[in-house]
Amino acid sequence: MGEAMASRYDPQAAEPKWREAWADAELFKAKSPADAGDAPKAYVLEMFPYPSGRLHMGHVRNYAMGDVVARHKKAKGYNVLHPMGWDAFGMPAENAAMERGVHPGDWTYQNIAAMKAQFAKLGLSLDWSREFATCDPDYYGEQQRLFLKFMEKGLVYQKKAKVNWDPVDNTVLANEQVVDGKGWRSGAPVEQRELVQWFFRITDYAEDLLEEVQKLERWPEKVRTMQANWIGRSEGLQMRFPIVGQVPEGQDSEIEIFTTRPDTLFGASFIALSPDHPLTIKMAADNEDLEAFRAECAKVGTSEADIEKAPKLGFDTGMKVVHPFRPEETLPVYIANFVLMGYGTGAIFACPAHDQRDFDFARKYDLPILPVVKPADKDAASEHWVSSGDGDDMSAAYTGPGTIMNSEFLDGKAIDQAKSVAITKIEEMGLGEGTVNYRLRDWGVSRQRYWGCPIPVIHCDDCGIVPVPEADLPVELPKDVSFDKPGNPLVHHPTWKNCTCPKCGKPAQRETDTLDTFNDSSWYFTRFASVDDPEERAYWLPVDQYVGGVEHAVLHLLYARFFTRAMRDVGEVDLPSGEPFAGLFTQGMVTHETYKSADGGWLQPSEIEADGDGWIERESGKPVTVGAIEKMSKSKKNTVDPDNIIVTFGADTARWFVLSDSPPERDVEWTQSGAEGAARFVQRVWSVFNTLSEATDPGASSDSDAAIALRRVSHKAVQAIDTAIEEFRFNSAIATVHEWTSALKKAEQGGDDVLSARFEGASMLARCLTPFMPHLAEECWSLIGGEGLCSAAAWPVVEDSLLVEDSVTLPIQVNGKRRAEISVAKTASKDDIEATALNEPAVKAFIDGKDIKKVIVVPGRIVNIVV
RNA sequence: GCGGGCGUGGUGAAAUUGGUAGACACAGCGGACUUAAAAUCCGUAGGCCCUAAUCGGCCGUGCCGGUUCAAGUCCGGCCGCCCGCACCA
Repeated sequence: MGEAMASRYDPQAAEPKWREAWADAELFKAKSPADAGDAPKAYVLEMFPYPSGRLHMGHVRNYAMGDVVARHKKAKGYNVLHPMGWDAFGMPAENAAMERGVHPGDWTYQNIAAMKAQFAKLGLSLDWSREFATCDPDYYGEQQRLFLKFMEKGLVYQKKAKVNWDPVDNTVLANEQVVDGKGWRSGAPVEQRELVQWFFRITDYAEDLLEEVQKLERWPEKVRTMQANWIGRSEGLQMRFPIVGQVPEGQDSEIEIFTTRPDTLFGASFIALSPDHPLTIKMAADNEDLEAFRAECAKVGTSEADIEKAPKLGFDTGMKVVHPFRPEETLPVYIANFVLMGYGTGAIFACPAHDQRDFDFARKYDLPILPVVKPADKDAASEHWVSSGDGDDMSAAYTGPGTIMNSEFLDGKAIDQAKSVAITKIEEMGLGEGTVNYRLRDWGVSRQRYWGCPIPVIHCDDCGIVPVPEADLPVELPKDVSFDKPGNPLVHHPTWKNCTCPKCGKPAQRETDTLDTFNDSSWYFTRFASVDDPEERAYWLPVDQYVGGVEHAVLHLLYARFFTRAMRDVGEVDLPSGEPFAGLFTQGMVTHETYKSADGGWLQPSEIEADGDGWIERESGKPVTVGAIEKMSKSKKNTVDPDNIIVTFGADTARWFVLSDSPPERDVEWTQSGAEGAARFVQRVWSVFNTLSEATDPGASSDSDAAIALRRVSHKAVQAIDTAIEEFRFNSAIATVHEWTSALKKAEQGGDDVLSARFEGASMLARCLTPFMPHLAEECWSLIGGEGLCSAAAWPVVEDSLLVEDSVTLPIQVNGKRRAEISVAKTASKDDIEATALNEPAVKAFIDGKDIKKVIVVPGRIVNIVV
């Protein structure tokens, strides 16, 4: 029996074939600025992956989105840079080394190879010629050179700082690695330890980072707000309160505080120091009670719930300070657990009447509460104090707007005005100055870890800290390390850290800390732009469209913004604004239902099968509970392996589905039936082209109504898809493709007069499908004899005349309710439309015998008759 | 507590400047083709009421109110959910 003519599209055969064709044509290689001609540039980038070894559906969605943008830009004539690489340093490699005895480097490069093979199957338009991994010595050597340049510029310093210390693993943990006060790996309670750490002066750029982030119009509002809150600017007064009486030798005679409410200075009732304030520590040295109090404060957990419940704790030092405006008055100095050492100066003045925390504290320790702000409206006043007598009647602190009272020279002023008057006065008295305080703190970059970029400095007993000379870079990680001892293998290595001082030649020691891996991802996009050509770097930067998860809204995206500024200021990159990413899109996650077996364990989707309305375990037949729809994760076993999907349906189906159902910024739920639906659609599209492949394009277009109608559908669809892609509304673009395909399918019933319009539509459809389903588009393109490769073809040109209709259908409302529809010429005048509408039988039924009060005619939109 | 976002059918969602609410898809239902199945194609679908059926009517975008000829969209006030930050002075 002869083989029947193929009536189905076979992705398994077609997809590899077309990828090979693209590779042969070097289609996705970015052109150098010199070769680009007049084409504008478009740098499209997705956040590069950590090489865990397996691609997951979240990757597929992320890279599919970037690919839509990159391929669309290419079709629109841009010179596109769309590179890929590996964020390759990090803890999982060391954990693998500890658990399985593999070298972190071997483990990482094996994972890269495995993932690259998976990447290849997705049909992404990537320029692999610029690939690198951040653990390549070439890359981190360059990072070390940048570090030294930053150091020269004064952007790097060392200081003692508190860190999270895991006493079992003997290492510092990042804040994210501390879960409920315990180490995420060891489960041991984390201790606070003081260690000498390296810091970047990101706070030098706080103002600029804050100001500029507001101007990034192509960033999501949410991310801009999160960064602004993280930087946390507040204007206020930094001032000193003189301590009354004799102070012990070597101790400051003043206490410096920061406040945003200098207008309430007359309401001050005490001073509070942080338990970690240097003065507190000094006093505690010879005061057992105070030391015990400090220990008590340290016990309170750091989790949100703990802080919520934590009562206000205080310790009276017996010390007093002088009130600046009322020298005869003194204020007691307390140690209070709610005062943080990490913000401002670690000390505050308290005005209980107008700050809830101060209020709670004052109530507990029976301190005066003196109202100095009179609320603007009576309701607010009565809520906060029962009668206008003395402050004891207050029920809560009043923090709203109002007028200053009980405050001598500030009386009667509005809060803002009072603030500036108070600041000026304190400045005149020489007790302080108006300042701006940021929540943002300098970036601690030291990690006591092996698998990271070594910090390129040498410690010499005589010369102190000496930078490694540029000629000696990169400072490479030693290959022969062991992980059998806890702690940093670089410290345990027998010889690596021994060296000679570049300055004096005496024996010296290398820094054994490595850089936080966020450094690696803070400048990789500049390296993609060019390894060593500053002009090419300047040509590509900034990234025009960056795509990634919102989980990086603060850390990565803030560090990168700092890095490009620092690089600019040391002359490493020509980027005046300092902004690395002109456009940012944060995509949603891929979620999936979760399943639990009768004994409570999680089950994989593949372990269950349908049974009537419910689900049962495939093996045992036991009932399965369907749980919440959650982010795909190994622990909940609700992952779907992209490789399996590609084998079953093809890459195009996977790409299509993750983009089709939800708006890109929202989560999308992976469902088997949804994927099957996408696969069905692939066949449907293919059949449109397969049917045409048996016909010949007559070339000249008929002007029959049916042909023109079909052409209108096609041209409007191209237009709609174009804008939808530009606005990141991929789900809308996909809906349009569905409608368009149905119209082409229907046209198969038409006669020869629509044949040309069908060919035109198909040719346009193939090109519009390319960003989403590039393999299928290519196959379809070849079925209708398209010229060259579809992935290289230009975006279809729309004929404007086909976008506007000759006649329009208008709904007719009577009193705002739709009663009829009329069809009128596009050019019809308002009067004509009104006359036609009033003559419509369905309308007459509602207006007969009534007074027409008004007729609103919005041409092209609607008619509303008011009776 | 502060900041941001969201609330529309059984489900995911459309509706771009106020102008026919529910496009498109998933699941469902009905039908065609088939010996049968798969595959494919076509149709149907917010709720309630009236009717034998058609026709028709009313209600409907979290709740209450407002502006307007017209509100998912704008304004005021509530309720609920999600995300981020959080004793930040």
